[in-house]
Amino acid sequence: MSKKFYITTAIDYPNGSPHMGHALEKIVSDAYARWYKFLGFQTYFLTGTDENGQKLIESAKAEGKDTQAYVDENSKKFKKLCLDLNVSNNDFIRTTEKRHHDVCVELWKKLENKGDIYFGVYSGQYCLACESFYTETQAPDNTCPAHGKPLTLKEEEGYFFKMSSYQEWIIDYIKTHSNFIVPHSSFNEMLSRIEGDKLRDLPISRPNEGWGIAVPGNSKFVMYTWFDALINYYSAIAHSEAEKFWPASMHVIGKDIAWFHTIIWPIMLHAAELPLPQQVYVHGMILAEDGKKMSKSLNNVVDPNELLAKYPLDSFRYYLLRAIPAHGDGRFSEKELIEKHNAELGNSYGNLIMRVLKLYLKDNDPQLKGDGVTQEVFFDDCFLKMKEHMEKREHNKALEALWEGVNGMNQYVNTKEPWKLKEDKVALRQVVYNCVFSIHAISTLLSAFLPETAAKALEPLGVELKGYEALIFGTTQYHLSEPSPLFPKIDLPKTNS
RNA sequence: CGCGGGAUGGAGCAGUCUGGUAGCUCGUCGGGCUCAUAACCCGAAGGUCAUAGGUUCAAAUCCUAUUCCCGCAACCA
Repeated sequence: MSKKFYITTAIDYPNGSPHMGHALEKIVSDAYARWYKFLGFQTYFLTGTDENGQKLIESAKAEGKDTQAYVDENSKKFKKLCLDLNVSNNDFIRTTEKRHHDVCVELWKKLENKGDIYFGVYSGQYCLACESFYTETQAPDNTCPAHGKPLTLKEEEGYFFKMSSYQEWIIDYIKTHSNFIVPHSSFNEMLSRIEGDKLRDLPISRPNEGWGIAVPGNSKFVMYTWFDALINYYSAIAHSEAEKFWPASMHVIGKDIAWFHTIIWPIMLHAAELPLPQQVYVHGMILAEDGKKMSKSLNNVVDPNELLAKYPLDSFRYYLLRAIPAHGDGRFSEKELIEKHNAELGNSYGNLIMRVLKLYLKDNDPQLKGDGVTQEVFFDDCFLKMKEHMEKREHNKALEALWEGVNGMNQYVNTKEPWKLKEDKVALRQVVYNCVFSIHAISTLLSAFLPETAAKALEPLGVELKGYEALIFGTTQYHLSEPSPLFPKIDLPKTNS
């Protein structure tokens, strides 16, 4: 029985079109899903949309649409993004599905029976204009931060989740599981936040406006969206073949929702006596080129769909995986994307394939055998390094390690000068076989990150994409054929900045 | 004193935990090669490691203070 790996992305709120953050999260998750599959794990990869929010009613209304129709339409955009990004998700959950509702109700009842959910009164400072509550930290001077109007005390009945009684437990859990929250900066942040403040019980119901998951036994209320949304990771696989994948190995999320995933969600699961996910990996934000957060008001938003229309998918994937720091924020630069495409993908990797194959095919039999050839290039160390980086969730460094291998091969070619070996077929085959093997190895190691490219790169070698263990020096035979450029040059746009 | 991150050659970053010749990519300059997508290889120039103190034989790295930038701040998804 092989080891299991269950990875999830956050589910997206379908009140608009996907943005760069969504694209990053899907691609990063996909790289890990494919990587663990590559390592021989049985993997399951889930993504989806979070569709029960009260705001969706308003958003739909604003566009004059029925809520369901509105949500259907937007959910499709996210599903399409997965396809466009060549993301290998096994499932796509929508929280309006029955399977999700059923499990949420089940879990609610369980917690209610245990006494972890109770009915009570919420009182707080309320802004009539925003129709929402504000905390002391949000509105220290008791005026609405959005409207500047004075807040009024309001009481509202509803259901509460007894988070407060689990504060000690969660602190202890985080402290004793140093890999639960990655990177370390997020670990520190969450720990200091939970240690610094008293945990309050969480209001987990909202008045029922005809949208959402009704509270069992009291249809005047629906579940608070966050409460139901988090459950998706479990509801998607519960009572199915895939249930064996629980608990999740890795939740991939953005900074802004780290609190929900590292504090609230573990407490919910613990209270419900379910095993906890092994890890929450918090990726950084994609900032605009000016280093500020992308926002409509600043007009610095970059649309992933536009980029996909302009650039090859794998160049886009490569850029996000390689140039956006895995453990911090990164700024998006179209110029840098083009540079990476040209320099690292085209010149270093793509050109390596061209120079080796074209040289050999000019005057030699396309059948390339490895018998009698001495191995001079090795990739075990590179593979090990990549593995270590991936375990630390530093995919950018894994790619860096792989590119050290690529650069090393270009050096190898320059040193061996195979173009001078036209007369000496034995010596030529010695060099070229090593080179072709390296292309085979590099492309194989690249397959989790750029699956399309890896497959295409192996075509002119006449071999199929397989796992690392299938790379055997010497006995693997190649049937070479004419290669075509994988990454044709992209011209930098004329300087307009 | 709410929390966290950042400030390193022209640009983008690594190195800071576990002090000990400051590294990578791009760009610039010089050289080599000619197999290749005018690609590849070698070399050079270029840095008071935000600022000011402190600890130490030795600080980008540890401690203290200061400045600037960014993100988060839970019932909002």
